[in-house]
Amino acid sequence: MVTIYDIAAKANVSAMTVSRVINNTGKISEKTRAKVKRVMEELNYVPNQTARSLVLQQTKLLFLLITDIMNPFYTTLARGAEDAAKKSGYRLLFGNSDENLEKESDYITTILTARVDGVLVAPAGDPSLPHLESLRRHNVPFVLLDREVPGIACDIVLGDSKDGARRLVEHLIALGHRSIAMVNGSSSISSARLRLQGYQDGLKLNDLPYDERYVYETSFGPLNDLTEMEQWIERMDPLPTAIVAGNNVLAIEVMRLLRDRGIGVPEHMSIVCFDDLGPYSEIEPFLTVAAQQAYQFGYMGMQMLIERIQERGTSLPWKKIVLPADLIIRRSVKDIT
Amino acid sequence: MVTIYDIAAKANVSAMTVSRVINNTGKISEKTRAKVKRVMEELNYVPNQTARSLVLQQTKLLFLLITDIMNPFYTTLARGAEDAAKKSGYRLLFGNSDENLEKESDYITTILTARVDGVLVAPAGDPSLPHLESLRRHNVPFVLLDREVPGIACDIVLGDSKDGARRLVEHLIALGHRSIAMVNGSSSISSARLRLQGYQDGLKLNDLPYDERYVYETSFGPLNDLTEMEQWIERMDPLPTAIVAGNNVLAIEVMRLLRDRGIGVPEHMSIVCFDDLGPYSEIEPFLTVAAQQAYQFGYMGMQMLIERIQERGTSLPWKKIVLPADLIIRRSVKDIT
DNA sequence: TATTTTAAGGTTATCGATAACATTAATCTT
DNA sequence: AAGATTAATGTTATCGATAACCTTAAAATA
Repeated sequence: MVTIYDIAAKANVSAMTVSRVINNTGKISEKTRAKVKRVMEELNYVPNQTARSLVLQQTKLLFLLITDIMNPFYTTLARGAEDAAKKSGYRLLFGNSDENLEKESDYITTILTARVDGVLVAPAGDPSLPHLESLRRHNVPFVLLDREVPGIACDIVLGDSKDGARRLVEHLIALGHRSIAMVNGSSSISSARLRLQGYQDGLKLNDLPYDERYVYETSFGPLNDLTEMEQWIERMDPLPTAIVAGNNVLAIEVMRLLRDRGIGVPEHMSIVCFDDLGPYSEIEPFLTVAAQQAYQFGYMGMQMLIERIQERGTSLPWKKIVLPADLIIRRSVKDIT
Repeated sequence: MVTIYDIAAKANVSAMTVSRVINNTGKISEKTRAKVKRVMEELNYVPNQTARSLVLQQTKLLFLLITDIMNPFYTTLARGAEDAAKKSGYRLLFGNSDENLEKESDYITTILTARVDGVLVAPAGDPSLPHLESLRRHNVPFVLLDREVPGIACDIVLGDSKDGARRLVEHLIALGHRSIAMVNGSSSISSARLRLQGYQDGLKLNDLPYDERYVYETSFGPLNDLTEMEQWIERMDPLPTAIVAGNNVLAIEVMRLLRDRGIGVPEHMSIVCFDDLGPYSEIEPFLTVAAQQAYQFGYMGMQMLIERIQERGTSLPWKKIVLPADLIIRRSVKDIT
């Protein structure tokens, strides 16, 4: 590998002069600048970021930890984060925890050893607290995405989960539904709790009873075992006329399960959910959803993170951004008024 | 930040002893080992990968450069790559070129300065050649994914594009279609060229004429201007009864365009394409596709890359893996026999 | 007992870049 | 013209970890 010293030797200057040319610092005569640049081109010199990071004590690397790389909500979010990072000259590392605390823990280790300058985290849930405390202890700035974690104060970008869920429920009610069930992510995740509350609020505001047998709690993430969900569906007697899914992945899984058992959507069962499906929703505009502004989650979160990094030392108050969800009505709900 | 020296001082040993404890090398008495470990825990020590990389001349970082992070083909591929990387103790950086040579070039710079140990690249196309030459010149091992680039010899994982396209066409023909058009990615991309050939082969094998007015070439990537595609559709007179799309993104865009103009799919136009749609194909099993083994692309590519890195110096012959595509028949094609 | 061997640890140099300080020679000031 | 300033460049120390070599005391061997 060509180093700054190789350049220096060939150009008959000191390494420091080469460094100055590279970084455009100090005073360098036009002649030497040109000479050094020529030699750099000749030898195909590329600076060693590793060495730089060591002395500068910053890597210009940021990290985005998401919980499901197959979920269009997160890939769209990643796009936003990437764009914002690039704009400020940072590079971005991605990690994918699969809603799994152990994988998340591995990534936290990676983050700490790689000495990234900051992290954007969609935490797996409340038990992520020690991971965040670890980041805090090691002075790594971070911004939370989509989920709050009780016990830690920090910058955060949230969706208005309660309101979104309530609107989904009221949409169903407006179309005549009176028996509405819910599949949700783990109650150790703040957004799942709020979506449940929104669901309950929606029922209460319309004088409908809340029956916990009509609520099933599982994981937001890729599900490997659907037998429990199947049993839940069997247990509901009578079947509801509609189901609210806590996110897009759950909606897809429930729908598949229902169809496998001959229960058509939307003919025999209506389904709505949180989060849109990215480009797929264009090919068959099917699911009625409370779409979150995924790109904005990433973009604004990244902006907050970078601001936090740059204002290091000064103590800005923690910021909290709450983005509303848009109700997009398509055809997964049957009008039974 | 706590360093190895802080640990050494507090434990009354030398830095080297601490290093030995961390890496389990050399001979250390149980007593000192325990003492050092205790101090490391007390001070929350985390090794500095930056310093390590500098002296070891390796970062244990790999890079995956894809061309469209919103495309389920690539996110699935990324999952495979991630799993394989993790298995061998490597961390993975992602980049997203958006089928854009300039963005690709930026990522190549990032890759070189970050001194990653190896790269998995889905190149933007034939003009990516200088980028690959740059990697080669700097001795960065790489494996190509999905697309060949004339002029460079290297390890590569490909799909059987020609065969897949031919089978899509013959499927259409079997269902009575005689007038079949094609939207394709740029002819500067090897897989686009092969898909076009497969399309032509399919026609020829069935004694159907090839008419280049029925072929439209654009980009595989996110399209921002659809007017040209619109004009192409208008120009075709009479309209074909079916369209083969070079990939899933194109299929979605064409379908939207057709539907906007009142041409229903599959009632008035049949559509098939390369690459499946990930989870979405489960919610509305609609598009008939030649599904590529996306996960395997990533997994096997990563394995090849890691092998290449580990056998550095020895000169293994270049390997080429060709994965077949699976024809998945759904309901986007109308039977008109 | 004298000599090797080994276990357990320490010292020093190094990776590639940059910050801080030092050195020249030329230019400016009064 | 003598000292002060400045432009242009060089020297040395440093970031945190590890490789390669060195030291010492105890254990093993002849």
